[in-house]
Amino acid sequence: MPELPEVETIKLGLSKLIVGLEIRGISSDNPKSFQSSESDITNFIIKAKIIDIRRRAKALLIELSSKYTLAIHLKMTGQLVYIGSKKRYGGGHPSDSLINSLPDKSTRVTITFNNGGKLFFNDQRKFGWIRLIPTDQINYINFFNKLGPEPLDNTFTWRILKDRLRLRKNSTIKSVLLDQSIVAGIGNIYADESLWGAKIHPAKLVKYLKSNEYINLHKEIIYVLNLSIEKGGSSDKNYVDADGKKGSYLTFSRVFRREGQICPRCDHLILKTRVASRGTHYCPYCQRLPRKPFK
DNA sequence: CACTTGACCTGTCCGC
DNA sequence: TGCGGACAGGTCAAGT
Repeated sequence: MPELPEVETIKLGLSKLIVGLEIRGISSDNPKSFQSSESDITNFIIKAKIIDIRRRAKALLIELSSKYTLAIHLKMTGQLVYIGSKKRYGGGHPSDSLINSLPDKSTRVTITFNNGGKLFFNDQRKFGWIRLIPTDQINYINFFNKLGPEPLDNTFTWRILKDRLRLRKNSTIKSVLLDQSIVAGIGNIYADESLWGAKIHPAKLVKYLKSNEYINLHKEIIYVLNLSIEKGGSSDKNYVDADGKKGSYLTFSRVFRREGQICPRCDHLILKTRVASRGTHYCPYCQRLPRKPFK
């Protein structure tokens, strides 16, 4: 679900809303969403202040003054929505209905703050999780210890992208872009979008990529991720930001969810197929395979 | 070891 | 309307 731009958007929103607040309580109705011992909650969560909000790959990190961090992964349908103590009224805001209806049956975890505000972790499919981790150990635990580089770091060059991708040179470029240990943060939407931008067929094997294709793909990944952050991310169905608002990137997408529509570059029809067991959108004319697929 | 597929869940949409 | 199946933005374990 939420990919890098969506988690980054939530990070930016929550930074303005909850940094500096003190946690008063945390509750969960589903152990897979969040589970912790009473003593850990008492010692490291209650009365801890939020001192920073960060992002690593598609995970959000809420750093506490207790030297612990709440690490959150939204997976496919997770939402993190903050609601202040003052009720909205008057209507007209696109997210009013959501905000006034929380908590609802998808609410898995609720965190309450000293100002009366609440942070709701909603997750229809229950794939997401919140874990309490000592801040200095985050990089050593499962999930975080395998992640590849952040594509929006200024140290992320096209040569690094090439070296990372070539660790899986017999795989299709799309499946490798989705592999979080190769490059962190890219998911199904931005894989399709950046491959279209770089004119690379999603099923092309990494070993057939040319240098200029790495250069173009590198440029497109950064362009697409930044554009989406600017648009507040992509809202297909579930995603909303920390204020409960949807993102608008999908109104700008070139291929994602645009099967049957005209390619904005060449006037051919966009197709949808399966690559790496994922729905995959591309233009068959300007994203061609280097040779006929055999078998 | 490299790579692919199923499982984890709930909800929605589409064809019959 | 109802029912079955496919599908949905992610990741991991287990399979080939």
